[in-house]
Amino acid sequence: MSTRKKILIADDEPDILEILHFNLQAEGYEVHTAKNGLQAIEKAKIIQPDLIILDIMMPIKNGIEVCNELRMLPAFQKTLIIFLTAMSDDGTEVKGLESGADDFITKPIRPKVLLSKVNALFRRVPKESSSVQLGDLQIDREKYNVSYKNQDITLARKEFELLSLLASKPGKVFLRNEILSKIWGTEVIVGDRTIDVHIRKIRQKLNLDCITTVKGVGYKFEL
Amino acid sequence: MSTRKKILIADDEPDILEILHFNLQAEGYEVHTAKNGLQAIEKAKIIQPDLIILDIMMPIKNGIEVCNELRMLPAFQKTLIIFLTAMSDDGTEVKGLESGADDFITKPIRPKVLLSKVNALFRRVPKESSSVQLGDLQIDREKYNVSYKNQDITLARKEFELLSLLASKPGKVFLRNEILSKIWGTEVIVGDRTIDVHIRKIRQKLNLDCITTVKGVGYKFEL
DNA sequence: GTAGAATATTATCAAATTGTTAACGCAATT
DNA sequence: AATTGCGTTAACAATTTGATAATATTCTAC
Repeated sequence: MSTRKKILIADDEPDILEILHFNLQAEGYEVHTAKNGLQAIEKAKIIQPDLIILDIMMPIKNGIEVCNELRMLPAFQKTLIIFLTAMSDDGTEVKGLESGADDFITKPIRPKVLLSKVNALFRRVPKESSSVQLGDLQIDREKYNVSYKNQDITLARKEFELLSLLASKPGKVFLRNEILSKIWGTEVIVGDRTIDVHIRKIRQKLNLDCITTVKGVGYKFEL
Repeated sequence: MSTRKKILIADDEPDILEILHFNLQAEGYEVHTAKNGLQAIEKAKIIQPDLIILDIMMPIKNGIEVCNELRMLPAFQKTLIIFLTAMSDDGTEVKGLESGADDFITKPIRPKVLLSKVNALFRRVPKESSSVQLGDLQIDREKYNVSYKNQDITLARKEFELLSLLASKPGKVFLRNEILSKIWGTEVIVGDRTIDVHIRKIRQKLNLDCITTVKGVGYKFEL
């Protein structure tokens, strides 16, 4: 349901890059890397990571510069930033935190500590408004509503859940069994026709050809 | 506009307590202290601080125990917690972060670093303003009153809390469970009808169509 | 092209959910 | 002691929903 968190690591030492990459990836994050400050900024703009880990001492642009520059942009106002540094010098650390960093890790890096800090940071961040935009169709799980071309459409609960499920992976075919277990659970037993009826109601209300039947298999959401 | 943030510091060393107290107070925070784990828990319940700074090594109850115990309570789910420790031992640090701490500071404490971290943490937390303007409707959490088109409306406490909760995230659907745990707490058990009745009273008093029922899910505030 | 299977459609009904009103206990206030 | 207001619940009404049966239609394999 929730896309993986994206992390961008910027450090000029390949070893560190690799270690962090490995550990964070193993933890389930989508990891990207950059080997200097400039590249970090460029990649950040493309990837739009949830967290950026910046080495302070880097060629071309140092971590603090990168941080300051990114914080200027509205898109990075809320992005989490962690600094890495070899120095255990007060001044640098303070400067880093004041430039809008969320945490600070001193080298040598202990992977477990890093992971814990990363996890702790994400725990704090209010989770994204699970809203999905698909063309003119918008599905907002939090607000529990669906709108097409900014026109609200009222769906009953099961209808909403079903559409929400199908739309969570556009193009993917959901088997009838899959749908049953995800929406009705494994305990409840309902007939196959029930799904059809709900599908029909959704199609009717949306008045939009976006749910395709895959005969003998299931349904998928498209366009 | 914004009440001062409350910080509770727990440490058994009076010197540290004093230094932190002085520094944080100078920074504009309302500081409280406790000299052991048990006292920390008691004071925390009364004061409801925004941030708790816990020494790990404390008599009676250590910092991690305190943290775990507080995190059990719904009121402290979101409270920020920072650990202090003399050890630079990986294991402890990880255990601390995993028990739900938000940061970690190793002794000897460098006041500037501490202040920066504290400020950084608060910067992350979405500040809830005490007064909300929504169209012609105004909700003032501090004064505990609601007005529509500058006309005061008298709501009973539960009614106010309920409206205030719903209005805190306009559009978001609050599940009945969510409402129960946030307004009545997890201990108290009240029937489902109770929510309805309060909703009705609010609707009646506001005489404004702003609370939408999402059947089978909950309620949401809109417009 | 046709039989058989799978899905679509429609109407119906029971169950689940919420709305409404009145009444009760309790605490604070007069 | 009497009054008032609040929070809760009970009881019942009103509404919505979800499941099914029955029937029609479409698709697929042969």
